[in-house]
Amino acid sequence: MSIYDSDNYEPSRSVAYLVGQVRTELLAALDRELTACKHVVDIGVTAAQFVVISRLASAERKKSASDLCREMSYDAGAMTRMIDRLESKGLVRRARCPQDRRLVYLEMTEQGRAVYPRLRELSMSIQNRFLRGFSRADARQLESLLGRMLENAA
Amino acid sequence: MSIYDSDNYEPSRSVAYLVGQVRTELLAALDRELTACKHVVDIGVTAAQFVVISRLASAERKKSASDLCREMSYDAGAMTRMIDRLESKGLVRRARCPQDRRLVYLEMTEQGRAVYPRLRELSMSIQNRFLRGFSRADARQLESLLGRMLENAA
DNA sequence: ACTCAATATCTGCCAGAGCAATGAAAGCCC
DNA sequence: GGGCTTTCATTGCTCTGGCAGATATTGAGT
Repeated sequence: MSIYDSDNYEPSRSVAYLVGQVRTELLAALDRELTACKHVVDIGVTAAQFVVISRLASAERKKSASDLCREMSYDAGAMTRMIDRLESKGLVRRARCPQDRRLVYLEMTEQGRAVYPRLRELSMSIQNRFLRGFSRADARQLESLLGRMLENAA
Repeated sequence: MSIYDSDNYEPSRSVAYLVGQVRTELLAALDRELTACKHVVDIGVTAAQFVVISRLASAERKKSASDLCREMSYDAGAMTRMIDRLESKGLVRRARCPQDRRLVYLEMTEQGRAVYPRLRELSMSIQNRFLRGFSRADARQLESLLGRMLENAA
């Protein structure tokens, strides 16, 4: 049973379009907050950079660049340049693995660890704002539906 | 009542992260299909370009560049360059408005009109694939929840 | 007519992402 | 050890998107 058919399908009202819009608004809101927050503005972390940082911060073990790429299905080339930016901002360090010299382990710097909790709070409060009026059941339902879409992607 | 709080919030499992992933997978799937489709590959339309084209194709009246930007909350600078690419591919035409010479009306070319139905079918079938196993109620629920998030953004 | 504000487009700059090709390193098989 | 494949990271190319600044045009007020 298909959800959309040729007669009723309107691209600009589809789930895909909505997902894109929500993502854009979330990123924009996060970037606005990040530049507004005086304690962080001098570092200049962006929303995309926060995603990578949060992955590193909440990791149990050391992660290599390719680990991160796999987890996030993120392009390796994009990752290299992302790390360049994070490293130049002093938030992350590259550490070549001696056992396997192909690998680049990523470590958070002191500065990175110091700034992360604030970033986490910020992103949390933004999501709570976007979920205003949602019951917990609504939120879980949304997470579940999105999760099912992701499974269908693979 | 907040959905997330400091104790249970894990950025990489949040609604925002899921939305980002779903969007990425949808775009990747569409781009894969677009390059695979032999009838379209010589034109080389991308997913982002399709979004603009579909807006134009299903428009009732003439639309200017800024109309499109407002509808989609899309950056004006990005739009200029997007139109450059669409125009160079012969899918869209710029037509300066004589009454208000600031405006650039956008018109689809014959080629653009010819290729659009196929693009629409493609994007529809991809979404149906991502929504496999969804009841219509599920799909409407998802649209509704995403719509509520968008309202909270504004 | 003149000034001023608002609007639309365009341009330059930067961050971001995917893809393809390269090079370095490791693992494997003979 | 010598090939062969695989895995990683990097780089170049392109498309994408936000922001700020520049320019052109319009319209409103005086």
